[in-house]
Amino acid sequence: MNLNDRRVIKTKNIFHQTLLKLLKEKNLESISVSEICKIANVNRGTFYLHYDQKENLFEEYFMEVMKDLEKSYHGPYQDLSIQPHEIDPSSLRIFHHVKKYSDFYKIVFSNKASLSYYYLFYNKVKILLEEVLTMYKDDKLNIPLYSAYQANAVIGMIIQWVSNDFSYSLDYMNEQYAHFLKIDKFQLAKYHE
Amino acid sequence: MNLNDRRVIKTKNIFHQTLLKLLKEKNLESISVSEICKIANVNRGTFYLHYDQKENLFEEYFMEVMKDLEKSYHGPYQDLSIQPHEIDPSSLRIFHHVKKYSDFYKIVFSNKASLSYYYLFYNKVKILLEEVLTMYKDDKLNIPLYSAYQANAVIGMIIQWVSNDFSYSLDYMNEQYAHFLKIDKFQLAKYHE
DNA sequence: AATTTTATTAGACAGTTGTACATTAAAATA
DNA sequence: TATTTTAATGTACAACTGTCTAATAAAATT
Repeated sequence: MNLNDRRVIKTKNIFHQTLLKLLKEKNLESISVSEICKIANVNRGTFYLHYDQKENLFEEYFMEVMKDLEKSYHGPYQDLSIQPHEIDPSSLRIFHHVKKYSDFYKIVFSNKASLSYYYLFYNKVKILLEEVLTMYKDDKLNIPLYSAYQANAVIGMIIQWVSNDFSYSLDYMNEQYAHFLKIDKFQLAKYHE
Repeated sequence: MNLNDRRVIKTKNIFHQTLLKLLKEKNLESISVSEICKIANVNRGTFYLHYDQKENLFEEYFMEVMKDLEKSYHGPYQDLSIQPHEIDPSSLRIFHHVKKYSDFYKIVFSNKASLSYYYLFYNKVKILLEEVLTMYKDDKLNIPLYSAYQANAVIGMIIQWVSNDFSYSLDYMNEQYAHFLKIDKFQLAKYHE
């Protein structure tokens, strides 16, 4: 299968458009491959020529969004209204990206979604945070475990954010995140009293 | 549907046994309802009388495991070898429970699993941790957001633990967790230099 | 522009899903 | 124990899935 063949590009584009259109009406689970093909007006056999399941199609779009996360993480501050030194920029950029693609992340974190999507996002966040965390020269610290801890903690906040329909502002999310990092140490101290 | 009817109890038991048997051979995704019924020797219509999908059957077993988490969290220290004052007991009890049901959690955190299972576990951990976290009298602190952060951070460690096939010891997991809580504050300070 | 290559199609296949309904058998209860 | 209630069965149905084949049409190559 040659991904540069104009027929392939055309077909994949039609599938992408069709899936996004259907995802605005209902969730991925209740969309059938037959339905996608009927609306896309493409043979069902062609679908299976490109994808194993409808989930693979969604993942193709997913990777596009991950590219944006990557870009916005390493790119200039631009539309971020906060000064870099004020609050941890790592989390700010991630929160910013998630809000930008809020419709998408509602799907990713929806109850019926697959953990595979979660992991795609989680691993991306983990790698991004690892860039900062590897700066610690601490023999006792297990870096992969710590980045797993940190990445998933931020995602926990995002889950909460999604579940209340993004009612918190970007600034508030960052303010709280900074607050959490501060009190973690205090919490531990209590158990050593 | 009367859940106390001996026919119902018997049928549900057969389904539970059959599912667990099949889950040792392959993942939930590749198990069909027809297959469960064929092995259980129960009519397929009966299955749909009790469950919407095979996932509901799995969730029924899931709730049993959650009950154990609840119990081991609030129960006596018993088989926990570490002194309560040494390390944060909340995480220790959770790690202990996860290791006890390691086969089960391998399924829960497997790539193809549904986020709905993740959320069942996440919400349980969140509620358990909230008991401790509500002790903070801090107006600026968003408790639901903080417990989301804390609960998911611990689950992040568990994900890492599962992914390396539980190669870390219980003690090591707790030691690292305590360590993470300590350095979080330090990390934040760096951005304020 | 002619030829070769290959993506796409149409159609068929067995197996699964979710639902429905009348029948049967087992449990609850009077 | 006899009667009533209802869980479980057998069967059928339309729709979806995943796979395969030969035919077709569109692109790449010469």
